[in-house]
Amino acid sequence: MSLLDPLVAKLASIGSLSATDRDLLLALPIVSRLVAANQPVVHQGDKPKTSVLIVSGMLARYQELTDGGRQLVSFHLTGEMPDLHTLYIRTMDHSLVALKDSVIGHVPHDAIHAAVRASGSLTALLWRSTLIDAAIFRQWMTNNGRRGPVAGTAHLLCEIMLRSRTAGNVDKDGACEMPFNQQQLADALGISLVHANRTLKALKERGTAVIERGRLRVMDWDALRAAAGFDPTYLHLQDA
Amino acid sequence: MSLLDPLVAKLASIGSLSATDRDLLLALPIVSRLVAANQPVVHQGDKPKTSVLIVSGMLARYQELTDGGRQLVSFHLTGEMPDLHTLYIRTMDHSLVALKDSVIGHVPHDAIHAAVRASGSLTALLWRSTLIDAAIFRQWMTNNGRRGPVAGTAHLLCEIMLRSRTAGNVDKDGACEMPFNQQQLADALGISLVHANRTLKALKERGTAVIERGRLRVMDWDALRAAAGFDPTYLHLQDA
DNA sequence: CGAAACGTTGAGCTAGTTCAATCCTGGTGG
DNA sequence: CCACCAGGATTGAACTAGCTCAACGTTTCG
Repeated sequence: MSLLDPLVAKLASIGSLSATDRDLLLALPIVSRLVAANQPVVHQGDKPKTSVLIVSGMLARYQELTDGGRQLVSFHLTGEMPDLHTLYIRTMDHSLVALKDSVIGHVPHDAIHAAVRASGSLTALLWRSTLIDAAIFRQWMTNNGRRGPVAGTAHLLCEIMLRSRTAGNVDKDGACEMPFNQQQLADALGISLVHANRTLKALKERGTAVIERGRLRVMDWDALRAAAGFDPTYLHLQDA
Repeated sequence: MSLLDPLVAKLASIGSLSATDRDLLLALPIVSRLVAANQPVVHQGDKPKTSVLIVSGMLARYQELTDGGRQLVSFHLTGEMPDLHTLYIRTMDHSLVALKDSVIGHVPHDAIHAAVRASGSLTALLWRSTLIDAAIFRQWMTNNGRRGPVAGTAHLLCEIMLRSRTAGNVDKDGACEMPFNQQQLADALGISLVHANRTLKALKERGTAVIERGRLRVMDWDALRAAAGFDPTYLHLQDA
């Protein structure tokens, strides 16, 4: 039992993790703390000397605009490191916030750098994880752009469900956690709060998917997938 | 004189490149070819065994939607490697196209892997370049989302100008290449062709910036920057 | 119970879309 | 050199998706 187990599991899910690399990971120093829902973790402009590991819970990243608007750019599940990129990019161009009560761990850059120096295969795996992040950004760009609000919403729901599934976070009645409020959902899709609400309502009424009490339940996966034009290739879960 | 010189220059512009690493780069095998404007280079679904280096010219990446719509997700200048990520992510989730007549080189993954194994500092620099790519994606997401069409367009123009400047591609009257047609610009911003046209017109009439004959000329940088809410931090040109 | 945060709904309005015509430019063949 | 053509740029006009504003309902939790 280590705080780092979720990281090991996450990396194993996107590629093959050797025993040596696993041990390197488990030897990383880590300091954990609790973060309450809606509390900031790292701020736009910061130059952190550690990277955050989500031990449990869910975080999101967002950019703050000059006019006060917000753009969510990603969400992150247990085992992920939302600001791994600060290893090679000093200053944060966005902020990190907890979507629900979470336990996070801080891992010093120095230690990660040492691990990376020690193992080429571990480097490859961590690099790969940042590349998958980028692939997700591209899809979100399309969610905000050409895909349009309805398909974009459906696409986001597909992604949440699939990523939760591979993280083993889907319960028996096919629901997974989704602690976004509708404002945050709107900020992730670049639409208004009211429109987000109406889009969700439409999906519910068509018997496709519902969000209730912070959980997403997909009632008709094929319909949701079709509405989204969802192709899971971009999550690159298989092709390591 | 090597086909790889632009790559050396590009990497030197985002971090410090040791003599050893430079020599590793210059020793990479590369096969070049000409690509005419609007010709495809790599296709969504491909599993390339090489990565593309832009020796000269300009390329763009885009996703094709089921309804025929397109989303541009990035553009790339001389010296960049638009599909470096295929090193660790097998299948392309988007396509690569030439925006103008270009010379590209194919560099085998094997050779890059070997170079990466040989030098930790080179690994860091290449990794960093993909992380900067991701930072740009985040901004484009915002361009397509919360920033809105006007500010989004201005932001894109700022980025093009600044990236061209650091690549040394700005001529004396302050103009740089921008071989997008208006449809492509619209596809990059998730707006209609007509609206893209009108937004450009407005920027021109306000004396901010013009695009003429495939070149972008910024007449009032401060005004453009203000309209965009542009903060160049995300390009991470200084903080290596 | 009461307060606060979040979700839902209606109504009017506007930014941005679609459709369709026209103009401009560079390139080609005669 | 000029007529012609194709791709791109520009414009107008009608339409509508999505926004804003504002009210009201619901859940959660101290």
